[in-house]
Amino acid sequence: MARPRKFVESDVVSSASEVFAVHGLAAATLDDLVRATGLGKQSLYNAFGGKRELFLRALSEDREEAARAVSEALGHDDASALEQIRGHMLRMAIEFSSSDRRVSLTTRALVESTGEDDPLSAATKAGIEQLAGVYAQCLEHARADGDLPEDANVQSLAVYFVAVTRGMELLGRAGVGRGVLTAVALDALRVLHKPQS
Amino acid sequence: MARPRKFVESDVVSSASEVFAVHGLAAATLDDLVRATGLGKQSLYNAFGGKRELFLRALSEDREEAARAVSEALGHDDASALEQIRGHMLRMAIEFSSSDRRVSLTTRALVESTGEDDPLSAATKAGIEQLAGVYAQCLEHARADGDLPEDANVQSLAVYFVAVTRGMELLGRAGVGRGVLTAVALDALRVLHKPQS
DNA sequence: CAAGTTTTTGACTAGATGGTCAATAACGTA
DNA sequence: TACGTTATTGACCATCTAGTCAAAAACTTG
Repeated sequence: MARPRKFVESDVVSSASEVFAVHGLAAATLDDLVRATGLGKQSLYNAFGGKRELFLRALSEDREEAARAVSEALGHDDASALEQIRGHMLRMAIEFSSSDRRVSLTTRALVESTGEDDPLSAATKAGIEQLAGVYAQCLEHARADGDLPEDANVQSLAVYFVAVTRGMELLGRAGVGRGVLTAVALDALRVLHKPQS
Repeated sequence: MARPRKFVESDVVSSASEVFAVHGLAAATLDDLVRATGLGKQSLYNAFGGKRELFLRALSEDREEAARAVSEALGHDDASALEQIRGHMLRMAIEFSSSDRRVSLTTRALVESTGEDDPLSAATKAGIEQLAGVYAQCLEHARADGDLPEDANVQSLAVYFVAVTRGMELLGRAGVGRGVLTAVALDALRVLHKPQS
């Protein structure tokens, strides 16, 4: 009944994500997006609405995927919750010490949002809460297993892990190497050690 | 012998810092800078050279000041090194939960630097090392006082604290409140607890 | 007070940017 | 095969950008 699209939306979004992750929202030009996605300007506008909207779309997809990945990594049952989170942190150390110029869209949005009422702000806040939720769930398991100190506050610990990983991302970006980042991750995990009695 | 300047360089730099902290490097326009500093465009160019150069200048001043502030806070002798760092982290929690839109220039540079060879990259790396150095010194004291676990690695712990504070900054920006941020800071400090024997 | 030097001022420019328009192409359906 | 609908294309535009130029202003010193 009408001319069909030549592109798959999710492919376009993921190409755009790449551009945004490397350049950021402000510094990415429409031309970069056009080149990366292969679409014409107008097609981009028809399908998404504009640069910001496209970013928002990429952000939410990115955030969804990140949460799913973490959740999956933390949800396997072949190891204790404590071991899961340990493995996760070490994986993050490696991922963040890769030398590409990518910065997660959540971090980009955080830094580039212009105000409390900016849609970016809401999206990032939601992203952080989502991520913290995943951590909290895992930590809850660990607590149930008796692997956490009695006085541990699962909620704030979850946020703590979000903070540490964000910090590690920044450090990785700054050129801190894998060895140091791994040591940092291990340090961060000490928080979970039960005081030996 | 020649027409004197109407401005004080350090004032201009600090006005510019404010602009950059709020908008970022890419998003800050020359016009913003002109308005904030009160100088004409050409005067800015005469004195500093351009937007990037001005940012670089602001960055190094900001970094110097941050390091000095932390160093000072951690250097007082009326409390143990461990108590100092505890106080410092709690102060950070409060600072980062303030609702202004500022982001430290170091973080901005980190995120906006375009490549390994970008001068911004070198500056941020130096900044992080400087900060880590300050933490390391304090932790060394704590170790000497016997307040740290035997197996504590002062170097990586120092970097760990840089990571945590950067992460807290991002979280604060995302709207995480003072209470939660304080809890995160306290969690972060658990790393320093000696296993009770 | 005049010369010399540097700052300031404000008009100017070349290029890039996000975004739009109108014509055309491609498909399903009747 | 003709029609209606939607996608694509590429030219177009107003605006904003960082950065420049040349003339005027302000100060010190001789």
